[in-house]
Amino acid sequence: MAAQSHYEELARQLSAIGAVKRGLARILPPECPAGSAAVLTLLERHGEMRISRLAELLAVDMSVTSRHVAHVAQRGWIERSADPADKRSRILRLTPEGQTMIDDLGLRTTEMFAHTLKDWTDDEVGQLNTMLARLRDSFGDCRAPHVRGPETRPPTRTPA
Amino acid sequence: MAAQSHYEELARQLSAIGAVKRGLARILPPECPAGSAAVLTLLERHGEMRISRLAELLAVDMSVTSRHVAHVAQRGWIERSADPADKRSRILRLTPEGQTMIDDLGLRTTEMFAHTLKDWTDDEVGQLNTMLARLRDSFGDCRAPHVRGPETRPPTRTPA
DNA sequence: TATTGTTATACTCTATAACTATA
DNA sequence: TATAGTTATAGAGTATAACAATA
Repeated sequence: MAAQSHYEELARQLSAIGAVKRGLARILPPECPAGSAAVLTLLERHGEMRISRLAELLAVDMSVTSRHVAHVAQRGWIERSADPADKRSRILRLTPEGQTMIDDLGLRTTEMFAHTLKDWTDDEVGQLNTMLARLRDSFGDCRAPHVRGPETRPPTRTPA
Repeated sequence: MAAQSHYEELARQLSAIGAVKRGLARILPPECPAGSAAVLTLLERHGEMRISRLAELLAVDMSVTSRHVAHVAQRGWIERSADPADKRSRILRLTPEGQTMIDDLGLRTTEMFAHTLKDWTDDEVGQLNTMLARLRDSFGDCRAPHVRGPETRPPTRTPA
């Protein structure tokens, strides 16, 4: 349990971190905005999967994921093949063109970070990654549908 | 200088941290979305200031800041008084109603984090804050060319 | 001429709800 | 009935550019 001032500071930091994200988005190819890049990156890391699984990894709604997927599929970066186990689903898989785009993204990202984070050690970047992953995990427990046990969810309702 | 894999992992983490920000935004009052909350919080922390200064602290364009400010001013949370030193500018200042809203925001934020981050120590949250501040600072050097002018902007670091 | 701030416009990302096809 | 996915719609956040007032 941390002090209130640390919580409020964290809220501020998260609010302001958007500037870093936008800085990163600015170096992407115009054809491949951040949402598309995230789809490609996750498919490379985790291998072929369904939309629902991808939505889970992206931590956004499936409807949003569906649009991102349609965008990258239109450009030939992924292919959607039938899922023999469930005709409602399709399996998403990277194409060679998609892999080429990913390689390009990796080059741009690395160049950007190598310039802006040149005074960070390898270990420091690793620590930040670890903490961010833990932060996401802690929050995931709050939003995730594994509602086990009694209803403990706080009343976040607000009158429209 | 860190390894490329750490850079790509950081890009992924930043992409996914949006889910945490949205979780935080969900608990805000409908009248006070994230942009408004950021304006109020910065005015409380740094005291009265002009739009241009606020835009710098928010790390967004002045046009965006102008809209956020108009929103909070309409609701009476801040007041805009003439700047005697420059008639083009106005000085932004919190009102008592604005302070009341800030107090409410603080309560909601603390309750949220106390629930989701209950297994984080005070020190761990502080470390994350420090790293995020440093990350923003490293990126700020990239986008905002060192304007070490007469206004000597204090380091983006937080005054503890 | 340059700067401060405002407004109009457009784009990205997101969630909710309605819909279809299948389980 | 329930689930996987798509699409329509709405809303927040942002940037660029054109503009007004002042420096």
